[in-house]
Amino acid sequence: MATMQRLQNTGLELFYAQGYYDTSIDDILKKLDLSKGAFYYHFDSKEDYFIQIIQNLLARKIYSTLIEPIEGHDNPLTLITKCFDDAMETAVHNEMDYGCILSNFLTEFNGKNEVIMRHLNEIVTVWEVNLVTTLQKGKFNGYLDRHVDCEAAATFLMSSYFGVRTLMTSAAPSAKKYRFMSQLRQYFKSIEAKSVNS
Amino acid sequence: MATMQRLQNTGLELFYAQGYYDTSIDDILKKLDLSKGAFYYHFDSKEDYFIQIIQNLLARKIYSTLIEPIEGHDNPLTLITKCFDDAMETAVHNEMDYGCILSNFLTEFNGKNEVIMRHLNEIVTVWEVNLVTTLQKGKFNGYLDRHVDCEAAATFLMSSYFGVRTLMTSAAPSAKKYRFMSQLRQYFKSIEAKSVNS
DNA sequence: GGTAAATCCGACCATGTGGTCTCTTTATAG
DNA sequence: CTATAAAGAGACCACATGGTCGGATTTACC
Repeated sequence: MATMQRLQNTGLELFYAQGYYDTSIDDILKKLDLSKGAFYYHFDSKEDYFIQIIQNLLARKIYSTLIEPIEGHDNPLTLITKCFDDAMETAVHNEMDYGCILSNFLTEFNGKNEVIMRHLNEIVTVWEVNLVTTLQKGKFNGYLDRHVDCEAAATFLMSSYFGVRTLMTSAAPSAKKYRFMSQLRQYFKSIEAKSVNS
Repeated sequence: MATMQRLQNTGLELFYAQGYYDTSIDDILKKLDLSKGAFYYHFDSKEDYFIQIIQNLLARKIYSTLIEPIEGHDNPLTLITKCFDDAMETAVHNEMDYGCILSNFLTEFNGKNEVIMRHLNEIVTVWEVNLVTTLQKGKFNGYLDRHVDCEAAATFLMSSYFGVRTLMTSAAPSAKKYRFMSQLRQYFKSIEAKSVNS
């Protein structure tokens, strides 16, 4: 694999596990057995490096795990349930889970680096727009109750997912997942379309 | 005010705003016009310093904003609604809001400092226990539906609160708050006791 | 007033950081 | 084979960090 790819992959891995500010370039280079020269040949600075990682790896990762799985014409509530379940199941089985990578970076850079924050917020916006659209389509197709505020539901869903991934890192991730999913279903039941054949 | 108190207060302030690892002791000392000698007279190390801040300030802060307000014999759903609303309203009006302080520190120290994580998780547990107890009491008093899983509801509530506070830091905190609260009420409506006088 | 303890000062140290620069190696093309 | 550019090595720099230490200053108490 090309050096540049290896640098980005290892960078994302370490930044996720240890945080951006607590991971030195030397850490990454040591792990890959590379030198400063190799790094600064491919990237202008640590910040430039991270921004490329965001665009090349993080954005795709979020897309493939949280956005693409909820696309389709089926019941959005079913799709979202399965999507969250899968994402959390992956986390449960990952002994090196440090929470939602996007949420973690949002927390770390908030108020510290506006440039990076803009790139991260862009990903958040894409997710939000897709969620809202999917929910609206679901409403149009008769899966959701007519009175549902789709923007509000999207915010609620994103919030709860970010939060539960943080909570899961503390203790008993499997139990946390189970409890979360049960209440997510409860919430979904309250916004789904009321049965017409009464 | 005593030097030790000033150090702790300013420390919490800066650690919250900039993060623990990105705030140097010199930053804090400069702001207070103190010297290294003063600092290391009162504290053994940066870590010891932070642990004392957790126990003396952070724990009380969480207690007074998230735990104490939901104590009482009224409808717990009403109390929690008001508690979250108040906490988020404070955040909205604070131009220097960086999300839920507890959630932020959990994210920052996860996988990096086990000692500090234990102290933080202790606070999380206290919050959780109080929430569960309050919900169970509410169920006993006929405010919640008999079938509600109180542990699950508590996890769901903590998750969503952590998450929305993270989301609020990105953009449009007021709108996020409004949307979140509307769906929280929706969720609460689905777990409240069904009307008896049918 | 004197003494001792509490409090604080600030120079200093070892270490680690992001980043630069010169030089060497390796591939590519004619 | 050779000229040329891409790719990488690693010594080096300026600076920041957590922490130490001997000394100065203030406070409390007899």
